[in-house]
Amino acid sequence: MEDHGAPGPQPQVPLARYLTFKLARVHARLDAQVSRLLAHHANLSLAQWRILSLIGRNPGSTASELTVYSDMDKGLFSRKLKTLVSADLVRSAHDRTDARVARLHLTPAGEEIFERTMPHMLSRQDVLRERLGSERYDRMLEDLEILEGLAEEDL
Amino acid sequence: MEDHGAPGPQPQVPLARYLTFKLARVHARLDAQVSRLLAHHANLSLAQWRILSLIGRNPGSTASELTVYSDMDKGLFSRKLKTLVSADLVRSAHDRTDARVARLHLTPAGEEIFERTMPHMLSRQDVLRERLGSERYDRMLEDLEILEGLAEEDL
DNA sequence: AGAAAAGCGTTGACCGATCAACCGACCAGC
DNA sequence: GCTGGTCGGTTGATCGGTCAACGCTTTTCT
Repeated sequence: MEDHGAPGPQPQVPLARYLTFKLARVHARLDAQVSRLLAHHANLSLAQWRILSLIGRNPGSTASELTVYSDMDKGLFSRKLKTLVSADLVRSAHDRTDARVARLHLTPAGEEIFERTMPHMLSRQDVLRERLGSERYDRMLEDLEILEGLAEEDL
Repeated sequence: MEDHGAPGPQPQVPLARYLTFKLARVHARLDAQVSRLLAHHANLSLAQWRILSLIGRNPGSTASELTVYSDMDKGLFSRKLKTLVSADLVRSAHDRTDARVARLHLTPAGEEIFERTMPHMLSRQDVLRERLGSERYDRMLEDLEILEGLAEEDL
């Protein structure tokens, strides 16, 4: 399967030995996987689902609270939120004491999707943890934590 | 700094405990880091640099060989390649025995940038490996390998 | 009170990435 | 030789993600 007679490129250090390359690749694969999952169980993109679940878990929060907490760009949040509101999954109500902020809640339809999809999403995490092994899983979280710190620097 | 009196959201399981979430976040940070690095030492995006370096390491290859090897989308490759050609960093020459394929080489200007940026890019990898610890680094590559396999499945 | 600064959310612009459609060129079968 | 299928590469459409600019509101400071 890997053996095509052609004189394909075989550089010194395979790309897959570079952590950043591998990480990007795995990220893309995991992203595709969860997108498939969501497309199967609901008609939501991952970004939409993340917002939906954030609101479901933290009803009454404001957009900026959720963007900070979830590390999502506020522009992206705003656009995706709009699609959820117009799909009648989320209700956005003006705060009565601060006209700038909007308090977010799920509609019944939003609740329904939230309740229905959440188990699958959590289950996926559980399966990944189980198949990877909880030691590896936790260790990897630590490693990623360190790596995140290193990523902040300028090298 | 974290203590704003507001009733901020604090769900049961912090998002950062989810491997996929953390992975996506770290990926984004690393991506920003390398983009900064490239912007500083050359005027290239990461996608452009990856193509440049692929050609530099494998002169005379075809686009499809490099896309397969590097797991890059051929559409993206085609577009980015075009920018490199028009910036006169890459030369694309028709193969004499197959009119479909183009053989890719760096121009002198491309070589110059390749030689100048490559050390910084490799050095970054080395620094990451060193700061993370080579055991962690290698272990993480293994973990990512496993995770990549799991990502192929439908859960 | 009035001006300045900061906060919230929307919008526009842009890049990266993926998927599908397509076109021209090659190749295999009849 | 013709036809159908495959391959290489380009292009369009769409989505995710980032950054900057803006408009409006609130807060802070004098």
